[in-house]
Amino acid sequence: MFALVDCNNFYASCERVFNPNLQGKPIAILSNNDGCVISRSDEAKALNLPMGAPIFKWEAFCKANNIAVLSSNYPLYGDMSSRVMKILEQFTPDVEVYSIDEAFVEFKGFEYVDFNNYGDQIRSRILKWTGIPTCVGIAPTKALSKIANKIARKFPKETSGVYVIDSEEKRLKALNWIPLEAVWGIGRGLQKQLKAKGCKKAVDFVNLSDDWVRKNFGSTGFKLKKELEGIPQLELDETTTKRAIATTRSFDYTYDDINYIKERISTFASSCAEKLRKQNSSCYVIYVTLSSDRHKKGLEQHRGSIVVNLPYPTNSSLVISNEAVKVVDSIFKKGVKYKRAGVIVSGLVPTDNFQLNMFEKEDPKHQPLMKSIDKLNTKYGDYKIKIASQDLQRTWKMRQERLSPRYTTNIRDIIVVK
DNA sequence: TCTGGGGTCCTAGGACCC
DNA sequence: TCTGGGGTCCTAGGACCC
Repeated sequence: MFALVDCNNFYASCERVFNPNLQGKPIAILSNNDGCVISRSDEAKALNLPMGAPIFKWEAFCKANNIAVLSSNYPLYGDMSSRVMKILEQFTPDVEVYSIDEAFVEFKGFEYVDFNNYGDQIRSRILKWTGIPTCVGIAPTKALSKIANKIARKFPKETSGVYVIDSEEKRLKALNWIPLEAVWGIGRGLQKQLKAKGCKKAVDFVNLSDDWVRKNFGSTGFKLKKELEGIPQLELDETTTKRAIATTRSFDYTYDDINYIKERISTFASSCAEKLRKQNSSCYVIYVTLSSDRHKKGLEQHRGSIVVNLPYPTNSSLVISNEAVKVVDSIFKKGVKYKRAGVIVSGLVPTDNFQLNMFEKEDPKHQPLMKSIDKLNTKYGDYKIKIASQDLQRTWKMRQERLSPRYTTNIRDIIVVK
């Protein structure tokens, strides 16, 4: 059996743990740059504050309804997340961290366990030790455990936050209940085609013929169908090293100055390099993107990107930054006002075990240099050491006007108990 | 003025091999 | 009239997820 353990309104719940004034109150958490709403408490949902609402359009609404609006505090959420995951590992060794607020777990050799009871224990331990409320869905496949979780979330009174699909009857009941668009793996594209075929609920999708599904939705759609039939197709994936790493940002304003763009690309590239070093990977491929403001209809729109293939894998900030900045000239269009830029690295290989190139290799001084930079930045914080193509004056201009303290990761922000 | 960011997997088609 | 057949690997882009 698989379980999907999902934290309820995770970001909003994290804020509540350390600020009891927020209990029972509507809360909205904003995206980077205080852009749009990305997490809401149940109370805020009840007020119909939509997901993704740009806050500048909803400011008055929030004020009128007394909604607490906060900047996102990723150091806090990341730390709370790892606490939750560690607790899960006490219940089974097989844990797949699927996102910051949810995990799949597999129960191998748990034939004699009462899953309802076990789910209860998981929920109450996480709640007691971290203060984060969760829901648990348990079923024979990952896709079904997702649905079981949705049922637990939707019917808190009847389920007490735990729902187990352990019979054919319950499976069919669940498939008859869940609307197509709420099924994991059915997005806008598939939904449109399925609606055209007259499907409304998950059960209608499962009743289509195998051949049709495979032909039209490929192997992914076919696997999903089998999963919903109760035949497992997806394994637990416990790998934690990423296959791609990205740093992309919207700017505070639009910019048509190429030097400004180059500075940003250099900074994003070093950020990617740092993330690479953290997971002990190097990359073969760098992808650089620029785009204008898609919300400004009157202005000239441009989205451009370039892929850089490297002769040898690296995680040196110097190499990645240089290569990324070099291609900005060929993407950049004069006169376009740019609003977003990004660097994505892929083709990742383990740093201590990669194929050497016969003719080219990295400057051997880079590795020890990077190690020193990382050490200094960890010790003194705030990116004290940068590379010269970055703006040395600039700290980090991301707008975070309503940030809560980093209660669990910064000693200065620790809560004082009287 | 202000509209997020970071991932995974699959597939078609091109380039190449014998 | 008729112009082989069978493969592998890579990549961009799409669809999906949170």
